[in-house]
Amino acid sequence: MAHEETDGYSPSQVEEKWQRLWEERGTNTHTRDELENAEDTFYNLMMFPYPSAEGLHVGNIYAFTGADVHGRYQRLTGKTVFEPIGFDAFGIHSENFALKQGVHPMDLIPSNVRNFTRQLRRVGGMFDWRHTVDTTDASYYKWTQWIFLQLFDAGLAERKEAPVNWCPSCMTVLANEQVIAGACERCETAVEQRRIAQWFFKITEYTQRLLENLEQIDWSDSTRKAQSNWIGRSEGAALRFPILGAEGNATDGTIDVFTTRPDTIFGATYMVLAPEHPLVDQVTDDGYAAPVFAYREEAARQDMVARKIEDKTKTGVFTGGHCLNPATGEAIPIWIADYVLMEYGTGAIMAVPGHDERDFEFATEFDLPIVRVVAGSDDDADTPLAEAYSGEGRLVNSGDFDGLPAKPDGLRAITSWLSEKGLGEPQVNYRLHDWCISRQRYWGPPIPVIYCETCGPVGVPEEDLPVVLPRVEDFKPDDSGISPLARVEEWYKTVCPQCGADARRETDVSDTFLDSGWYFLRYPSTDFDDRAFDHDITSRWLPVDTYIGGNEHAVLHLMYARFLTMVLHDLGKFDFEEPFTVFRAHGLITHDGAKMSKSKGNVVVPDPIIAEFGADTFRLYLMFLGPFEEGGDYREGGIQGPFGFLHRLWDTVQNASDDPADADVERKVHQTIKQVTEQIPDLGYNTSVAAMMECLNTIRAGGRTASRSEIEPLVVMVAPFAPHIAEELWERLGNTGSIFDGGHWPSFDEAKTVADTIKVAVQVNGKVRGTIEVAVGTPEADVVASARADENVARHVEDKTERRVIYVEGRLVNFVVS
RNA sequence: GCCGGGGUGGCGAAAUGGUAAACGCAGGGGACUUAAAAUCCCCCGGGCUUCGGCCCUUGUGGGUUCAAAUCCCACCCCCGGCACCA
Repeated sequence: MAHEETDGYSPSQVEEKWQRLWEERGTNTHTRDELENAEDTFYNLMMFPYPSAEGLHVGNIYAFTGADVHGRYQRLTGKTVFEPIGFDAFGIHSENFALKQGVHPMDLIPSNVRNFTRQLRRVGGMFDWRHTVDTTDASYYKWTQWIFLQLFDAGLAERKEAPVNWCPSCMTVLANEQVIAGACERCETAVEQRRIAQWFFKITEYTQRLLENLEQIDWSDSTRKAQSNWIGRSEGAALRFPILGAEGNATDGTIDVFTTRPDTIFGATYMVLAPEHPLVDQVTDDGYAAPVFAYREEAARQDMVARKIEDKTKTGVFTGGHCLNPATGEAIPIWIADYVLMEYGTGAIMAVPGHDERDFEFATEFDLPIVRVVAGSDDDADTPLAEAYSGEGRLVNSGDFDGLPAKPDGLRAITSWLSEKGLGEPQVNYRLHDWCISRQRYWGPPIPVIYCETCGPVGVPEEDLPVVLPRVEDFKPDDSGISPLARVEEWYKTVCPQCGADARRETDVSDTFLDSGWYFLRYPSTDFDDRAFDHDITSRWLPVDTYIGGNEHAVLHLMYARFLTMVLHDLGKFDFEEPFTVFRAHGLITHDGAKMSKSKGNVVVPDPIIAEFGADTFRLYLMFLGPFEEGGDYREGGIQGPFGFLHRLWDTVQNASDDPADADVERKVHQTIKQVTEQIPDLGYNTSVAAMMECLNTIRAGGRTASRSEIEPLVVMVAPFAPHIAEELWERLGNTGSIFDGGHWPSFDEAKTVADTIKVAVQVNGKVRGTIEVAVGTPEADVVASARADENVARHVEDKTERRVIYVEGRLVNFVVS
């Protein structure tokens, strides 16, 4: 049922009319010429959606509307706003869906894109449909491949065999980021370990810059913090422990470890190697070989699965070998255990059970010695440890270093002592690892590399791009670890671009995060088919002014986009190195307290709501529901508020007079303009809407008729939230052209926001006992005098001694009595 | 365990040191109407009241201040993310 004829305001009629006019007039789109010559530009970006078969849900609309309000506001202030949208349509989501439904992704994606486009138009987003992007279109992925080649030529793409996470259900390699607690993030199947030759981008060469730049960019704190944690810088030392021979004699070999606590080296009572550590063979004594190799095999099989799950009791095996603890001069046993991970540090640790929780647990399990080397304030050297102590304290049982404060001084002293002996040096370590971009899948852009027996891997020459993804009916991955494209001989057989010999194409495709890692560079340049991005247009429009998106992409997408931008900057493609000047994370819309998901059956579909109330009401409602950066729980019913508000606004404009504005009403209008103007740029949407409602209530109080000059500013302020009705009312107020053209955002006069008189609260001992009204500018003494004269105040003050009077101008008087 | 965000009426929330609960939903009463919708007005945290007011109330317990939802200390609970990172 649609609320059509109410009061003459028909949302569907108004919205159809303006969506049609926007399209006919090109209100929201820019020509190439306009982009090339625009002044006062504002690039308003939001995260482009993955076009699922289900269509947009309320969570998507929430995010896009919040970003659209921001863009429309910027435009109303007179800026030239570029607000593009596109489709992130490659990847495992589409491929899995296609496999399940038996529809080829090449057929599925276009129909999903059409549906998304329809929905996005219907909600009234200010999207530039002339500059849209679809990552699966060869005209886009041609340039994704070109980006790969830029890194390849710069030596930043490297092919190496590496242990990778293998999902036996999805039959593909997963990035570490896609592994949640040892399981595939998509299907929750336990992940195995495999070794495959793959392409990596050397993001680790940019670690320090990615970290340092975080200080300079205006991003949500939570997002910056997440990035910084992900990079995971830790300061410590690289130490070398000499390996002892069978008779306890010194050998040439050392076990290298990374530790953040070199100050605790006197407490290192054993060593642990990761099971796959290359030195395992060398240090293992013959008598221990059988259990050691059995353990190693077991670990390899279950590797990423059980290894990263907490609360698992520690397991491990003694190798029979020993190292020298260079600090104590004692021989200490070498173990292998799966709690030490090959991919972090050196894959080996010095175990200090007294002061590391994990080592303590392991030592307790296997009866290894636990030595205290740090004493807290209440302890001495001999107090036994009931658990690992990692707090502050002074060194004990540490030879000449006893008594030094453990962390700052002892750490420095011991590190330089070891350094002088040639046994170590300070080192910084990072958690971040190189970005594996190979996917043994079908639905992605082929990696543009050709393997030649004599020339090795050769990049596809730029003039041969794109390497088109062929239509393959059987694209189901199998567990051979090889991409479905490896079954298409006529596709992969080719000749070497360098020597002309028979050669073979790379049959892996690239990670979806590569598609989405540069799309914002493409948008303004989609008019060019001979370059990824035009230099002049890029310089004019980028970096992005505001990027709004979900915090679920805080680490991966945003990190990769920053990395690619830095690389392209270093290659001289443009002169900025951070792509997003401002990033704001929007909150999450939940329903019945949980994230919307198909499996939980709590997805809210926007289309019927829009059909009933209109896009304007729906947008207003979503923005009014709570703070945009915090999100909120979707609930039915509340939509009546915004719906009624738009009806009253409509009604007020229809009946508006040409009378001069009322002074009190005008003050309210100026106060509202001030408040909304201050709050909208900070995404304070819910309070802005509340202020506008309050303003309309004042304008209509007692059923009075508004004057045009009172109501017109309100129509403009509503426009970012409810653009269709705003256009219509703007026109009905006698204006021509779009409300969004010409910078019509109202300005306020500070002087007109204040009244002649103000209300002052009167407190006695901090409790409010009355309020008085005084003229603005009344001297303090007079205000205090009238406060004292208030009947109720006088009752509380009499018979008491006045100790102090606090006066806060324009706010309150507080009598302190006793 | 670590990092981030929260905890305020029946509900979504507002207030970031100065009159707690703005704005809205739901609920109750009234005006207009043949009727309904829409619109407008009034009430709406709890308790007491001689109807003037008084007392209590922002997860819990302490503290700072003339004054605390807001700042400090300790703790409890909820949501999101990361997690054997040495």
